[in-house]
Amino acid sequence: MIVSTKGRYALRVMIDLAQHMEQGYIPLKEVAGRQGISEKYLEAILKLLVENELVSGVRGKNGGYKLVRKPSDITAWDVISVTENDFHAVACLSPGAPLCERAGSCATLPMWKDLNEELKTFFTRYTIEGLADGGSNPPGARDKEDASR
Amino acid sequence: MIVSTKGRYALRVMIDLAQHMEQGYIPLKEVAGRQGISEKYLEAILKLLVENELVSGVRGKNGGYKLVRKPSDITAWDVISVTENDFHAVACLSPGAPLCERAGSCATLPMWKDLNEELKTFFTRYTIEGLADGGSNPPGARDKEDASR
DNA sequence: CAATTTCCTATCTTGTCAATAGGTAATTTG
DNA sequence: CAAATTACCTATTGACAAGATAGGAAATTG
Repeated sequence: MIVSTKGRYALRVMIDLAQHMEQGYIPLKEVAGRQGISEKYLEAILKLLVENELVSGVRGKNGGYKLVRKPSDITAWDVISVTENDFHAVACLSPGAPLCERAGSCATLPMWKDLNEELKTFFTRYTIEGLADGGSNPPGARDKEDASR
Repeated sequence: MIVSTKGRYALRVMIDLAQHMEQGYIPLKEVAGRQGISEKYLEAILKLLVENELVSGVRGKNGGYKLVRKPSDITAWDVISVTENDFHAVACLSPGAPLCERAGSCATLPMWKDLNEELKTFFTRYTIEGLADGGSNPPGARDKEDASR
């Protein structure tokens, strides 16, 4: 599997929060109920999102979670890159990479670098807003509200 | 990691075999030596490639492995899709998928389907021949031998 | 104070990756 | 035929992450 359940859930949570923004802080319980996700597992995911400042949480009555930025300012890449553990094409391209001595003559390295780029641009094309609208905001990105006519 | 060591090694082996085609059957030992890969581990990978009819192997003296098709007829996708265990965007899109009842209203499903397609076309753009030439055969595909000036 | 709700730490199971080990079967060569 | 070569086959190990689950501590509200 390329994108794990964790990443998938995280995206769904972000979309859910976007779709209920007007309600202020939304308790985890609600989101978990709507999305049919284990509350305890969601906790761990929300923790990640909080640490990475995608959502903020407040405790106590009337507490819950809320998006920090506007849904149109959050891309799928923002979410995926935070929740997926090591989302790079190959080990050689990981942050703390041990620096492969074959790199100079590696026939496949350019391809992997390319893949890395392609994945990033792919997910950057999708915003939480676009996803929340049930619509696809990808390539076309047309059929916005009043797209003239 | 998106593509595991197994898939990376498999690609390098295919490229190595392509670069030494004229020598007929090439023993695993040679490839492992050149590529600096554990012989025993390579065995397991070659087994996969043989089972999926990308290479053929014969035993005994002068035996070894050989590509079944021409390097220009083998894409990186052929190799990756055989060696990577579950190379699909998300679990819902796996072959034996348990059929998600949320599929109808899933806000992210179209994106995942898109990703699946994009990955397939990405890797299909690269052939073993192109990779073996040290060259990038991807998008541009220019700077071939006599690209005229 | 009591209820709510996020935060924190720990545990468990399952599966895959990456690698290693030892032996069996086929083929060629002396 | 015997011996060397080389692919095939089965099993095991250690490390690690995913996917959960559990119990309690800390903050906030009424």
